[in-house]
Amino acid sequence: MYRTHTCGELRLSDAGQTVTLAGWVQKSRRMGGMSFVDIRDRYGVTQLRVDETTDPEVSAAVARLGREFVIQVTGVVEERQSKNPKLPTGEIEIRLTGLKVLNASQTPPFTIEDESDGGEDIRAKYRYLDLRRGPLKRALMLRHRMAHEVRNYLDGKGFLEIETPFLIKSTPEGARDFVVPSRMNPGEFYALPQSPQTFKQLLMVAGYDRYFQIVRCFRDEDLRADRQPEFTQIDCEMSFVEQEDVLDLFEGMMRHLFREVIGVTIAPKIPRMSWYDAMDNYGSDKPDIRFGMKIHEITPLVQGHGFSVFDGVEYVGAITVPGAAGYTRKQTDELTEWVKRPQVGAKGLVYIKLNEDGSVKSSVDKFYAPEDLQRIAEAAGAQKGDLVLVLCGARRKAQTMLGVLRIEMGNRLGLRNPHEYAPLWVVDFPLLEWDDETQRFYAMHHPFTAPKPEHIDWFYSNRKEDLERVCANAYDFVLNGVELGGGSIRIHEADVQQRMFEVLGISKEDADYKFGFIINAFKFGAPPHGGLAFGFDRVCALFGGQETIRDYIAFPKNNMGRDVMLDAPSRIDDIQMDELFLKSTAPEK
RNA sequence: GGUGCGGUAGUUCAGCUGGUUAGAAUGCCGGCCUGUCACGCCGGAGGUCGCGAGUUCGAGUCUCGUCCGCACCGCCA
Repeated sequence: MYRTHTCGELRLSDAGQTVTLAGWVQKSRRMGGMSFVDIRDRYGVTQLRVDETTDPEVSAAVARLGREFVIQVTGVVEERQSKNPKLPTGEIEIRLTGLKVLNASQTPPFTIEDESDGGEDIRAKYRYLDLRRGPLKRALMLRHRMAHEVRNYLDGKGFLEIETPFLIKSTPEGARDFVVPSRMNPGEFYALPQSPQTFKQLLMVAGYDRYFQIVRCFRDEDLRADRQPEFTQIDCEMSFVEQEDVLDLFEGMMRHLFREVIGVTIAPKIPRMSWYDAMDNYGSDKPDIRFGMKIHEITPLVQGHGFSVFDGVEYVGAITVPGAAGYTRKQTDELTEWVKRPQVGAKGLVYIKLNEDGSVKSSVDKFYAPEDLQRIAEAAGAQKGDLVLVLCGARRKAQTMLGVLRIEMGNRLGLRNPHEYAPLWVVDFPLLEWDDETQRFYAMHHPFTAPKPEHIDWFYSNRKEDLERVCANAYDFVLNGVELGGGSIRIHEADVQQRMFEVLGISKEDADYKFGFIINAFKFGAPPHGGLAFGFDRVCALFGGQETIRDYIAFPKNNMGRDVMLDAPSRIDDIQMDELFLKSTAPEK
């Protein structure tokens, strides 16, 4: 037996016991004839003590230990003379009587501590060492807890966890597919799933009316702090449900997760907001509703005063920054530069200051009388002491820019407390999105999303304006300005699905080639169904108070989609190439 | 595809308008230290300044290219 206890469990009540522990050397401290060693495993840290005068051999062995040596120690649990309140085991120490080195270790390239001295690069290369650190350990433990509670909750609601294949068919609508060559079918390729979307719908056709899966998904797109090429979804689908049924059930799941995983109680009813309201009031389809500062349209108030920038534009909108009327010229100039950055893309910024003394000062005083400015500012919800920021442009574009500015001002004013949780359902998405460049409609969610029944006539119309106003029973779960999940009621009738492909400009032949299996399935008694999927990594990160998902994935990829520990992707040898009937095109490395 | 920031000791960083021997902290090695837990004290070793060109009497520093990392835009049905 390697150990009688872990390094995190011994307490004062265990004093007097002889125990054996195994773990890694965190650190050793020599005080003349007496030495201390901290031994660590995933459960915690325990202090070991040895005295040269009473145990000279063990003391000599301790002196030869280096950081991260794997050791097995035996000794007696004793109360410490000077306790360490920072450690759960801080009231005791082990007086060593025996020590065995199970394995030596090189000095690690960075310190294995909560506040490591290592940069991201070196820690990624030695990920197995980074994973020994507390923050990563806690992140993975939170992830485990989350997965466990997801299963608990959904199992309790009668859901079945069913696995779906990873080697599937490429259907390049939307994200780029990762592709896998087939040796036995020369020249042909599998694709890795972007999500199990079609499979879960087929499971509904098969009658498994409550399905879920915590499943890996793959998208060959550029990465971000919150985007990995392989990521995990909580993927769910239900039959014989309407939108409300789905929202209720998964609102319950999120409430359960909040309570069980991080002990947070969220509002008894998660608010709903239509996509149109989200765009008009927050300039985003994933609004952060922890703070106000809503967008107000002021187009009619500002036009017709000879200010050509506003007169020649579709939309003028404003947000009110509370208590910021005292901003200096330097500060407003800086904000103007900020919105002109390519990431925001505004041409300029107009401001109105409602000073405490009742006076009004703006960057467009030339064109507007003080009463006009007063009226405009009030329409934007401003009071004395507030600063009104105005942007203009095409309607949605200007709203989006105001939305970005709103988030920035929220950050600057400290209104985005990471320990406050404001969940939200965004509902009533448009079904379709027109793309000017390719002159065709794209599915805003995906091509299996059903149009709202009351909009079905528009859906069958051939007029662009009609199709643009078709709404879907689609919904996103948004938390603190982050999209954590989304889903929809699906199409379950073959002819509606055919019509969808037609609207999307996918020919009947193409649709049959790519999606024939699901169109066929719908001919054999497909029940009404719908579902949703949550970004599991993002849920974990947000619950852990982080913006980057990387720490919540044991072995993540870097910015370029590389695993720097494995150095993957890599070339394969010629034999493998030949078997796959591929020619090497990669440059020599 | 694009923008920004970064790359100097094992590690994290400093290094001014170009200037003679490139520093600090930490880690590492040696010594001292019997209640430390960010231990302390003394000493020591440790550098292809990412790589390649260029400008210059002289480049860690300036210019161009390139590679790598991070963040963001595009992209992510």
